[in-house]
Amino acid sequence: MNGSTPTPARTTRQRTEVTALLQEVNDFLTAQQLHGLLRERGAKVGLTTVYRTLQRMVETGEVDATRTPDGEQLFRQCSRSRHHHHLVCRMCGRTVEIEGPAMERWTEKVADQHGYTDIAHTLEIFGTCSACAR
Amino acid sequence: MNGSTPTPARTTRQRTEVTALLQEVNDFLTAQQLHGLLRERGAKVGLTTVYRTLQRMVETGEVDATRTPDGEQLFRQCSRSRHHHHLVCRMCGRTVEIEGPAMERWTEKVADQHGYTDIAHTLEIFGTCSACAR
DNA sequence: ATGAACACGATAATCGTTTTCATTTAGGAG
DNA sequence: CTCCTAAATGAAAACGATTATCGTGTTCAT
Repeated sequence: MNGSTPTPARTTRQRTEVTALLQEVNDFLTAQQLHGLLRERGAKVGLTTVYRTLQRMVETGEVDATRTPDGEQLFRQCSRSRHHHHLVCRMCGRTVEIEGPAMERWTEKVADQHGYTDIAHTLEIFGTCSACAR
Repeated sequence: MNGSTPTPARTTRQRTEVTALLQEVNDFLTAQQLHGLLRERGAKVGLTTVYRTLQRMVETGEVDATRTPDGEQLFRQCSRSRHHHHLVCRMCGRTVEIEGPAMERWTEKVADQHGYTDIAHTLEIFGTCSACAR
């Protein structure tokens, strides 16, 4: 085609195992937790590769990343590819994907009013889910 | 008096210098940037003390802390004590405090609809301010 | 089947932040 | 004012998550 960055993306055993795990797990986990789960199930994948694979998947939009209040990165494979946010149970980690078109427009409007460009935002909602509240 | 935690809080030269700087600067800066500024103005304060002082001020609510998308901590002394959010320049840290009553209500409504209680949320908007966009 | 580009992974390096611990200091008691 | 002790300081070391290195192993188009 051309000289731009075509992003290869090869199918390797390790990547297959990481993506397989992500499809089963439905919570936000750290790279190290995911690595631990892979080892538990006998998958021989290096921690470095887990990080690199997640990094790549975040860039391609296949995986969402957030951070704990401590600054640790959390990864999760979300069902919708569109931009969205999360409602997370602080007890069990159960996650609901949410969208807020009006809120999105509001952030852009506010940023624009103050002369800021190249806008990005982070929004996470934490609560206690009904099951954990009982 | 008793054995509870009365929170001492002594007045030291170092703490005075840190709080003085925070009152002059009203951008979100990292602990290291603040430490650098202190040294520039000739204040002899150790980096450790800067971290510890900021930590304490965050706990007492005197200072607000956020994180850059990279996970670095940012500190700032905010003018309003009421709940608010920030529009932060990713280049220089210039900050605008913003409120979004409608957005607040929206997060509560969404959380309630999904049966989540005891709601809390984080929202930060990052952009490039007009000066840095130059 | 081949080989060049890509991927793997053990290890070392980064880098922001915290801990350690010996020394200094604030500030109340006498 | 002097003493005393808990609190504070800070240089250096430890930490912990993430990233870079680089020699080896794999993928896959030809």
